[in-house]
Amino acid sequence: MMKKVLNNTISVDCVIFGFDFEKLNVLLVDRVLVDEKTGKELFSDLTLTGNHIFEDESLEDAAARILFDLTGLENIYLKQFGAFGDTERLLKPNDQAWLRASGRDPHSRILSVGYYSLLATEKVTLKWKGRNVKWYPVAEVTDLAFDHYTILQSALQALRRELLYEPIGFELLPEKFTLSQLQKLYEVVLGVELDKRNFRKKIARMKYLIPLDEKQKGVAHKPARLYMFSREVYEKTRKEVFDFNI
Amino acid sequence: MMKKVLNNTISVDCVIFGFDFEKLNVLLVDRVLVDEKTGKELFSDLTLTGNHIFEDESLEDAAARILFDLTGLENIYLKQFGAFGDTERLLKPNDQAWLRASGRDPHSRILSVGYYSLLATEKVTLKWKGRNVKWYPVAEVTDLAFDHYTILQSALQALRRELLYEPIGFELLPEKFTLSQLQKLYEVVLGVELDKRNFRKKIARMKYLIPLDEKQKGVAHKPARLYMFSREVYEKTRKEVFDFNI
DNA sequence: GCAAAAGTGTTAATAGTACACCCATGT
DNA sequence: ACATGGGTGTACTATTAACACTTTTGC
Repeated sequence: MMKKVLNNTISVDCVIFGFDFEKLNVLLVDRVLVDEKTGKELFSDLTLTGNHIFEDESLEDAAARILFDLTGLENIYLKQFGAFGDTERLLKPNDQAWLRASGRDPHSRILSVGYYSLLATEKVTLKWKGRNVKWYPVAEVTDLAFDHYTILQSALQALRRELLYEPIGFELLPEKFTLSQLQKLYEVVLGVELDKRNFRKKIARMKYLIPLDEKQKGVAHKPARLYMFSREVYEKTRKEVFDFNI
Repeated sequence: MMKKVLNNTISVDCVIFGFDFEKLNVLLVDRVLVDEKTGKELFSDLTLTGNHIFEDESLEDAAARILFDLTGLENIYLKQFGAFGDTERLLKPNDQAWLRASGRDPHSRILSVGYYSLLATEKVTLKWKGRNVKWYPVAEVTDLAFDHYTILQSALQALRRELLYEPIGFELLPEKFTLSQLQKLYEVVLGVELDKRNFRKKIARMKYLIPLDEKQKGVAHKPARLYMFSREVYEKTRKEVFDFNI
């Protein structure tokens, strides 16, 4: 087997979104820099999950690898949403100290390609590899290392837009879900309130949202019917041309 | 003044779209490789316009620079639409020969960030710099050097989507334009036919499309009224939340 | 006067919006 | 029995889709 060589100017950052039926979360890594000599903690902050690419690896493969390393999941929805290469993106003092401490040239220019991925938080059990990785509510994230806050906002914007026009919400839900869960997802991600009856009227038009003969269990209220999304039906019934807004 | 240093692993490719009231065009460069010794032409093909970035230059600045070098135009609409880093993107025989002939390592990995830009072809006078740059109808482009055909298709897809949901069509037209020109633009880029009356009814709802007291001149038919797009009115009147399609 | 594109209105079907009450379950 | 979220219908308005003829100009 050939030795894997990391490309040192190209990296991939993954914005891993998770939905827990209440809010949108993002997987972040707690980065702690400890002084070599004194053993004291110099700072601690949060970063997106990312890594340099291997020389023989495509960008998408790198993103899938990062995702797999953190979650153990494969075949997860992944979407490239931008490339980030500002000249000052690694120049904040903490980041410079971090690069130096990990033996990298703090003046090197690194371009990062952003991918976001979507999954139901319940799919993931977090207990990984010394690296302290946790879900954080997107709404509560205020700043991140490097330019990762910018990247996160850019991912959010791309996700919102995608959600408005493509059937990707299901990627954030388990296979079987209730209409209220789906509605909540739209409300949380888009930041709007939707009318229950109008939402369901809209759903009723979509042949690819299939009602199952199955109900929620163990809830302290009338159990909701479960639905699933059929990509096959969707592909077959999607209209060829769309309306446009000038 | 500091000497400019090119980054040799990151490049920017510009997909420069132009509209001539009839079809969508793209600026391409005729690449000719001549045998050093014999002076014979080894091959000739087409590439997108692109270049490596300077070390002290942002991606967007690099794209704007490429655009300026080719067209002499500034403040042109520019949109990043993707990063292209497949491991085999430079491995076609012509491309390998080209890299070797221009003294570059044919095995090096280069990541290219794609930007597309929009302008009315009439804005540009082409007569440039030894490099043979010309407009080609997008519909007639069948293949390009490197992975540029893939990049072009990806740009087209991004443009179509943007055109469906944002008011960017005006970037492809002169400041003053007729409704038929605008309609043709939508038809050509989206590949659809639109009904004239319904199109105009829709236009009438958009306050930011401003009818001028001015008409076309020198046309052999009833001259059309000219319109312009007001970004200020658009920004003020755009609705906060949108409808969504699941 | 003729060719060429501009400009204009009605009807029917579909989709969007606003809004309030009863139902099934667990505790 | 009560708290909790599930589930349903109607009236009004706005938007879409289909469709054909007259007007103004240059030649």
